[in-house]
Amino acid sequence: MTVQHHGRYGADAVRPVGDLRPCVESAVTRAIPAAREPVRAVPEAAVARLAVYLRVLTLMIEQGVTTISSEEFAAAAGVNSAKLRKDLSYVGSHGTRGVGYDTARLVEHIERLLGLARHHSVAVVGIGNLGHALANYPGFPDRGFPVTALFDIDEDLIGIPVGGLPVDHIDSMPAVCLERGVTIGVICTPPAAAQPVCDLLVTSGIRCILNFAPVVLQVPGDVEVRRVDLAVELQILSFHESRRCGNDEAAADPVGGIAVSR
Amino acid sequence: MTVQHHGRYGADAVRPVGDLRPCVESAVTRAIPAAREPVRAVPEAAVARLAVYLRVLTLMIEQGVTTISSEEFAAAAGVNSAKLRKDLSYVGSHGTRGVGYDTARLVEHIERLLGLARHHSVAVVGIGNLGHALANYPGFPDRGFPVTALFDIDEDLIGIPVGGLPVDHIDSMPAVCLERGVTIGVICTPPAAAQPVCDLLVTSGIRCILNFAPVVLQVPGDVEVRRVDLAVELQILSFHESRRCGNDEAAADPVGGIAVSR
DNA sequence: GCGACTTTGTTCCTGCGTTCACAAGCGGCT
DNA sequence: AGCCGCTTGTGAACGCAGGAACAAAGTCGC
Repeated sequence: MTVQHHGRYGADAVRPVGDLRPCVESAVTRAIPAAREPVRAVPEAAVARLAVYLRVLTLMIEQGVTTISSEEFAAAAGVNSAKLRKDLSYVGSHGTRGVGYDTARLVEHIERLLGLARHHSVAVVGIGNLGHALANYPGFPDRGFPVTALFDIDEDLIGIPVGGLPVDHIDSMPAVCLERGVTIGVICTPPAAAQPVCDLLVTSGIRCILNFAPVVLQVPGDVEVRRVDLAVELQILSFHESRRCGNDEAAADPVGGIAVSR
Repeated sequence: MTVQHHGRYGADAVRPVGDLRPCVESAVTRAIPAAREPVRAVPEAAVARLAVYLRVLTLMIEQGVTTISSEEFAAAAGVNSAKLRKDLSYVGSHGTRGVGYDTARLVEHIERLLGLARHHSVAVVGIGNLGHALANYPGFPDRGFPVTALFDIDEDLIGIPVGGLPVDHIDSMPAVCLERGVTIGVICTPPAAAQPVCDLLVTSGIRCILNFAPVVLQVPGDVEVRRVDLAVELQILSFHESRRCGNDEAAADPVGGIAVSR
């Protein structure tokens, strides 16, 4: 993976995300006080998968599926069925034994867990090729993330509408973000500009950042950064490819001199 | 995280034993010829980080840094120094005690491990907004991944040059991929087209796929798929945001249907 | 040349995440 | 109504990855 999660870099970045105690609550005490769900600590990895499940579910609903078993669901999502059930248990037990899960209800609960009840406005910074594409990306608004601000430093771009939205100068970022209630910033600038832009986003009050620049950003502890490095993705594929077809690194070794006949 | 890796999800694996004896295989290193160097099992997570280290290293070299300690390096890469050293040990022990690592040599060895000695040609399928951006993305060729083929199904696009490369019709994919030695396919199509396109890539002999469509692809076991779902990234950020402030999925009572406080 | 300091490489340990397997629960069938 | 089979939910075991600490090793100063 590579979309690397390191909000607070270093240290325990992978700690379970939940805030409440790791509680093993006895099944008996669960008289279902509906107001207070027993929110267990949700592992980071599970959160990522839940988002995927959500996507798969909406596709299924479109196809008219109203109920699905964990086995089928797992196959569609490409995971183990036990893992899927455990992941779903983090959002609460909403399946029906002997039957499966109600797709519509499940969507509802996952969305709630992920905090999607509230729509998050997105600002895209750096309107180059990639920024352009993201500004027009239908998957963002379709899934509850309307793009409401575009920023660039290039004077020639200011005011030009991209995807129906005019580009603003980055100097106006604090004001514009506040005004439009932006909560997520997306960085699509060249590498050198990424850190300054990041700082600017932070001072604008943004605490969630999606970074496409191949740079490790330094941010305060309360800011969450996710990095998507496209070239890194390819490099990981490259690793597997070379592993698969025996193209081993030792054979190509000019230094170590152990030329291995493979 | 979301770039989901699931070519073969790790089966039974043996603990990476000490050092020198070969044939300790884990899910990652299996399927390699024997008779080799002490290539230890490299965890998937470590591969991803190594790619990041590579990027950080090249930046440092540009700045004239020739030697670096694990401590500084770790800070720049945003990881724990012990973890970094362990990761680097997977590529072999090339540091100098009391001094640190030689940046140039390190780059060389990491590139070898990742199989970057050989350049991988990339084909982009689906020349919409995102496909356009990726075809022009400088980070691909800069890091050893030249884009050598573009495909779309839209007749109006065929022949049009994008980033200096004319678009081909997907029907010609097998021939073109073979001719140009394409090893990696990138899917930027709408969701509905992703699976058919994926099948086409596989029959064209491509075994490494980077998928930007929000769909879980079904592929044969020997094909490696990595998924980058942009909306999922935002959803994960959304989760953390809602956790941080007002974590109110409990307040938004599922049953009672109490209005969510916005 | 020798000692001391610095930094690596590794080993051990702890903890999370995944998987297995089974009991509990629900619907359908007779 | 009661039984049977199916599916969920979870307790427990296992394997893997991360973190701390230490020993080997090499360099710099004297």
